[in-house]
Amino acid sequence: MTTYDADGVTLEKVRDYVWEIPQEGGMNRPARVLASEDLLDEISEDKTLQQLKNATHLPGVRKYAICMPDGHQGYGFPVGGVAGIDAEDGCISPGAVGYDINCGVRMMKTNLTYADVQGREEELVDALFEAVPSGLGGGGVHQGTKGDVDAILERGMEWALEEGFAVPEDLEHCEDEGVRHDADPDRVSQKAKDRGKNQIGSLGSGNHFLEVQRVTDVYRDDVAERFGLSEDQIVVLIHCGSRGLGHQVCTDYLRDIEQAHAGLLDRLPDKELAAAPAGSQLAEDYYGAMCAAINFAWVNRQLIMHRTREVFADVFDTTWEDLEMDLLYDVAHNIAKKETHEVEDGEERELFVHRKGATRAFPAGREEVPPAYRDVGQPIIIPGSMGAGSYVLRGGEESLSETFGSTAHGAGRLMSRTQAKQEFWGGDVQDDLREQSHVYVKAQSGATVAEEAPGVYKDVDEVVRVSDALGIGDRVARTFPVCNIKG
DNA sequence: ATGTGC
Repeated sequence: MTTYDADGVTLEKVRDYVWEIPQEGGMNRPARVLASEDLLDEISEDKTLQQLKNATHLPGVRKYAICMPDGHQGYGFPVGGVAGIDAEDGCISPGAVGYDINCGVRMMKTNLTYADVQGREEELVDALFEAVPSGLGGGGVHQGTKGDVDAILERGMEWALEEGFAVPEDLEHCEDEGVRHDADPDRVSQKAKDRGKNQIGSLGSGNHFLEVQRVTDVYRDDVAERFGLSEDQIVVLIHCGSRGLGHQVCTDYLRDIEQAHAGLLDRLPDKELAAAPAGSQLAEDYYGAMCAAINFAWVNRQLIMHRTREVFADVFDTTWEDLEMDLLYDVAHNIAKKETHEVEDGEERELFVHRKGATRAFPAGREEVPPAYRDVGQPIIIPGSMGAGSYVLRGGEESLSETFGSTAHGAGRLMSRTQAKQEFWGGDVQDDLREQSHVYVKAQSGATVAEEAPGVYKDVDEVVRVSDALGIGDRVARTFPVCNIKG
């Protein structure tokens, strides 16, 4: 048997790109890493594998905890981690969802081609930077009232539709149709609501961005045609989350769960994995609050998209409808959701599927896939770095049996933000991108550009190649940046 | 990720 020895953890090769950490000690199940050997070399450099092992200690974890090819260490649980945990006798863990609840990405199409924007990149990036709020702190597209925040938390993109920030087709092209009906705004603290009130429609900082891109490659003609994608087409990618509101929800419930379920915590190998037992009051409360934060993030991305449509209409002196600026799809990267899956003994169970830095990747036929894509599989959007472009995939046939219907979410960091700032200088990164790749970057902070330099990320091509080879997410098209705004 | 911290 082929094995891979990382520091303190031995993995057994199951087949190409599938590695297993066998069950031992307090593990309730084995763990699996889906990666090439090159990616595994990177994954094994930080605490990812230990965190993945730790996750299998959570009560009710089913089949195996999984690390995606873009995995790296996170708070308690890997970013790029997936755990399907029994919703009846298991638990729910905020650390396995992440601080930025429903951090995610949407792609909007246009009928413009690269030739239409060439020579106008500067004008476009300036107009977008001016119109779309970004950076740390407050200021959003819409200054919300207390009532707005409650309505957003309760109804998600249905609120945006009522307020004229969306058209019905936007909701039809969003995961969960842009609303989690399990949301309970009363379970979100006033502090979280106050933080969110003036951040409705704002990018934030860190790896969040808005990017105008051109489609460079199409790999599956039939699926690309169904998605409305073709070479040289201009598209817009929006990557952001639930800002301070989601962060506060995570903080609030981590503290409460640590205190109320100290007994369970004592049996876990890492305090950061704090979990509420299924059926407990805090499990219900956290789920309701998390779903509300999910709704907030969808509205956030919707309002940024709405503003982007206005900018394009202005710059190109027409209407967004004439530019056919339609939403391809919006996918969540940091969520937990009740879903029914076949587990290890062939039984169908309701699970809290935790996807932290992982994308739902449902294939054709699955009822949660919206009618527009039910017969081809859902679109999956995987952003790469500023220098590497991004991918559109579609849900693969193997995802339901291998990954609870999930795949990767991005390139994955190679180094810390602190290290990145020592290696790169923002202005140089911007100059290099413009001169070598014709990519126009505008940011609130040079430090953010350094932290997000292309060199701090893993090879997104390799991540997507593994997803495609495993059949969990099939490569459809590749894009490359034209201009990018960020915090 | 984040009014970047208990």
